[in-house]
Amino acid sequence: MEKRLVFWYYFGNVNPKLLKPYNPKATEARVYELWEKSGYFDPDKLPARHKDPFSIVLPPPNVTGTLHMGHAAMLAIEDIVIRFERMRGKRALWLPGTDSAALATQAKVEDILYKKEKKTRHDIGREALLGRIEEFTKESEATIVNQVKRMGSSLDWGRYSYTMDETRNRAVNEAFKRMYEGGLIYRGARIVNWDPKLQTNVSDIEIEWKEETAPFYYLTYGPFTIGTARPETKFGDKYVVMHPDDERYKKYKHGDTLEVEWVNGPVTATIVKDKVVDMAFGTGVMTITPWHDQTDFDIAARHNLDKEQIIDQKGMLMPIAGEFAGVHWKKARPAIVEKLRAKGLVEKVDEKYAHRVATNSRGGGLLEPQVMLQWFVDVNKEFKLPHSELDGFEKGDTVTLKRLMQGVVESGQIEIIPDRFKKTYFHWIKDLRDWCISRQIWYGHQIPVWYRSTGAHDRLNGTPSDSRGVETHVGIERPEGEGWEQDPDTLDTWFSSGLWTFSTLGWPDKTKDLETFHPTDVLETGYDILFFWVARMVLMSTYLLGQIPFKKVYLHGLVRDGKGRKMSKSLGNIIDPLDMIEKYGADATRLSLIIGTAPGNDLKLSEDRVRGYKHFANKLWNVARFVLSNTEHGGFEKAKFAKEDAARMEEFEALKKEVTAHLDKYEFYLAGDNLYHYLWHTFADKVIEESKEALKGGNAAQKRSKQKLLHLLLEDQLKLLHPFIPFVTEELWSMLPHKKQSLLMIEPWPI
RNA sequence: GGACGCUUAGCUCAGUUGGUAGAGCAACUCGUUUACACCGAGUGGGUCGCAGGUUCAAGUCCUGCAGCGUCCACCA
Repeated sequence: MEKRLVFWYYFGNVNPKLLKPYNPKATEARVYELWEKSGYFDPDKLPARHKDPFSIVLPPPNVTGTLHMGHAAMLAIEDIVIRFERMRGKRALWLPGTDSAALATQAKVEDILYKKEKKTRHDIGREALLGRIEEFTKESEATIVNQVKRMGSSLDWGRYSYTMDETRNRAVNEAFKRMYEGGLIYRGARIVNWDPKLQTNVSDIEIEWKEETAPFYYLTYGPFTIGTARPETKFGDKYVVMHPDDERYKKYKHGDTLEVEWVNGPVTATIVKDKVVDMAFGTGVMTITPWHDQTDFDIAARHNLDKEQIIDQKGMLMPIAGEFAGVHWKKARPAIVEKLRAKGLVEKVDEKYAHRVATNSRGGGLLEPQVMLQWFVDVNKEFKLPHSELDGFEKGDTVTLKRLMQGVVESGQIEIIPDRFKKTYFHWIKDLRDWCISRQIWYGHQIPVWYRSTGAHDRLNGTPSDSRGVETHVGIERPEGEGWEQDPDTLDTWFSSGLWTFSTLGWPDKTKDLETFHPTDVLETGYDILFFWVARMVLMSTYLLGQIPFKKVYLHGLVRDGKGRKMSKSLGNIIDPLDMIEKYGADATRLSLIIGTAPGNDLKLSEDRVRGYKHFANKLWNVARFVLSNTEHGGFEKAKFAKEDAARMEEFEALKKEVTAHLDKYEFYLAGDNLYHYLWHTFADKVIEESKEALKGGNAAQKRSKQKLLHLLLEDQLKLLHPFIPFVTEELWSMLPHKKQSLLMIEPWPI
């Protein structure tokens, strides 16, 4: 109480809020509302000085998710860029949205359905499930949107998009249609990564390989010994493959046949010579299972061999397995090995064979390769570029999607930060295979293709094995006439994500937004989705628009816990950004994710870090209290600087330049670090300390010089710090004795 | 098997074009005489992973090695 009175005595008319430590909780919501009401998040409502457009599209968080530290880092970085550019006089647009995350969302709703009602999606049907999902996403949407706001994100909510809304749906259908008509989307029976658990296939990059130790069996196959880790797939093996140059098997000629005794009796084996066989591995001989293995499938394709399905889509063995038919392969394996052993066909078993198995990284189980009729984007097919604003490509040039993806990064039209990821990007594209875009889940953009039977056509596991006898129509609307059925499959969620920079701006309509804000200036995202997303955006945009989707790609690292581990529920090491905001404020949370983090490097975050930056926000608060209490009566505006004060101004000019240069180069960590140290160790420790004597009285000219210095330095520091810590700076700005009523967020950048 | 990254104070990391080793947190000592104890002044603590090389000068550039991590790859 006594202390309070002393404060009052010394600080006269200074805002009473300043007399207590900075309180983020009492400030942030109010300030955010002020910003939203101002309308300045919308580039169309910015004052006239804001001319050149600048745009970032927010990587859409999962609509059913909650904010995690990865999001928080992304929001902090993007908001820094946007606020910086806005203050610099750009018409800055940061466009928000959420993603349906089709597979994850459907799995979540199915899980709830099963837990609550013991029902599966097949029990309630497609329509009902979609209804439930829509309900669920609607409920969740507000949560994630509010959490994004709490970080202080200056997003233009009036332009909010959802990947499954009407406009985006139209864009997806249009993109599919154009790519189909351009010959870049095709349907084909190919080997895909089937997830028996989720009953859908996933694309190659969604595979997560896991190390596993399993027995490896050496089996007698006629005169040969073959090795396998999967004896349950071997029933149909009737091709035995070896390298053409292998001396050991010189006497066997390509195409020779021989009778061998096999699991369920004798089979006729055919010799195949193929260079893909590694002579040094095992015995240099293998039998193949084209239906369930990519390598084997390729061999079979090269030599035009039969392919037979051994395992069905639920993981059960097919009739070809004889007595084992209808049994799950996992259960059947020991029995099959036992039978082989009884027949004397097991030569030896290596119990500790280390190999990798494919699992679905999207929460599924073991993947079983299957041959299925699916939709693909052809990345190697040559076509004539329909339009081009791309460096090094002219309209009408013969190109492939792959070459487009490579070209725009090679030419430097798209810059990747940090630079080293260029290599990763090129390396991935070099061996890129066609992108399988159809999924057998229900939630998502249903493929805009219609089929009608024109007579007999064979079916393969419930899906037509080829398009013979089937009439196909590509389009959004059901075509005229009887018997048309839409393809039940949906598109890979990354297909719609690939359109994100322009679907959010209204494409395929020729909107003003699209014209103004595309290509966007920078795409900021985690390096873990460079292939999933960044590369696909380049593919879509270059083909459909003839434009790059963004000029720069800034890749941030993954946020890990204090020990460098991935944050996960099971480890219980999650640091929740909302907890941090609650305890230390959004500004502190932002700084903790910026300072000391170079692009592309993982960040180890601990609560101590966040607490440290809360102290910084408070330091600024106290500095402002001192400056305001000593300058509140004005009268120093026209003062001449004393020599040492002029030197301080020069020193500060250098800082401004340095900070601006760092921001220009996307070195946020360095810009933030410079500002942090200047405020604390130069402004507070030196400038303020040195001013105390003069402020006490004595020489009036000296005093006014100090007052002017303190005033100017504080004001400009608030501006420079605003992109980093917008809440506390905006709050302090409102306490400055201004003539004009304006928000700090649109003050001109002081350089 | 290939590629990339990391290795600097107890912990987390900066160190931008090579020029006498830095910050935050933690620890310890002292300080509450009026911006701030969410503070100030100070102390301790590093042969910059290892071994070579280039240079007047290397944490920084080059070569090799090791450990850790990540990504990619059709070894049955």
